Amino acid sequence: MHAFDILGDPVRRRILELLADGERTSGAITDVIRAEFAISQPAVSQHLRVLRDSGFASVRAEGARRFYAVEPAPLSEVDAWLDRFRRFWEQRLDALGTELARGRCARPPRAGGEPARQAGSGTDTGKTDPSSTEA
Amino acid sequence: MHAFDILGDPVRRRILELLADGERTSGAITDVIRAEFAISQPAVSQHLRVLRDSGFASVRAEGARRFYAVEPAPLSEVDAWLDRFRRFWEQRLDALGTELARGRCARPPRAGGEPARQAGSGTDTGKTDPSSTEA
DNA sequence: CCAGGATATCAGTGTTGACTTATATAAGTA
DNA sequence: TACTTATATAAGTCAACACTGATATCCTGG
Repeated sequence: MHAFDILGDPVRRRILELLADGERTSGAITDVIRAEFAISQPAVSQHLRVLRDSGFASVRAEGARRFYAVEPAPLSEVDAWLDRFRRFWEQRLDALGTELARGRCARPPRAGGEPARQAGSGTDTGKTDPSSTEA
Repeated sequence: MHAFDILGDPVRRRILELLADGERTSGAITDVIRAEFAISQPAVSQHLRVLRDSGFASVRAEGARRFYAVEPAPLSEVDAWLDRFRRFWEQRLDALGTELARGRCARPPRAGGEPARQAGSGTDTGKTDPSSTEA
């Protein structure tokens, strides 16, 4: 299963959001998810398994509890894939766009860059619809 | 369909990779995809439709040809979602990690931050497996 | 106008994955 | 040891989605 497939599920995204604030037990995660998505405990456990198997989360056993934590490597890979598109919205940074307020910063021009061709019909709409973190 | 679901499909990811180099006609995209994935023309067209409908790509008609181009907004949103995890691999930047060579840069600490709790069992493996861009 | 190329849509099919209930395993507790 | 809590696994069901073949639409050139 590809990294983007893992992140395609809203429950798994929410679990990772929870883990972003620090490690949590399976039970604590299950409580939150069950309240927000109304699914069963096994369903949550299966999502945790997927996150484990795909390397997005790691587990630490302490007695009967399992503490889950974010594992950054796959997320970093996703971020790396986005690199090739970043110029599409970061080029506006030169004009002091709002991205700077969101905490991004301009990249130094890469030394041995690719051909890069033309910049593709720059349909610069500037639309930034923040309809995320559903449910 | 959520942005991550759109990116979950390898064909759609590949199409976006092609568009990252500049706009392309439906036919040109279809040729490459058919060669790499062995799927039919309607299949490619349906993927293009999904990319259109979800805002990842825009179309420009020129005679009978349709020129597709990357539309950055949804990709930027995906990138924004990753923000909350970025510290997990960027904190190593202070130690001059390899990320810097990849063109990233450290963020200035955000002003009104969240609780942030503990940093979650920092299992800092340093593993950076670059097994991406399959097929 | 008609043939042919470029692209999209339609209807149907198969596979995958997320869910359910039931149950297993392991660890605390009395 | 027996009971309960914490978590995982198993087996089966159902819906979503990606594909195919057929066909429609729109352009262009003879």
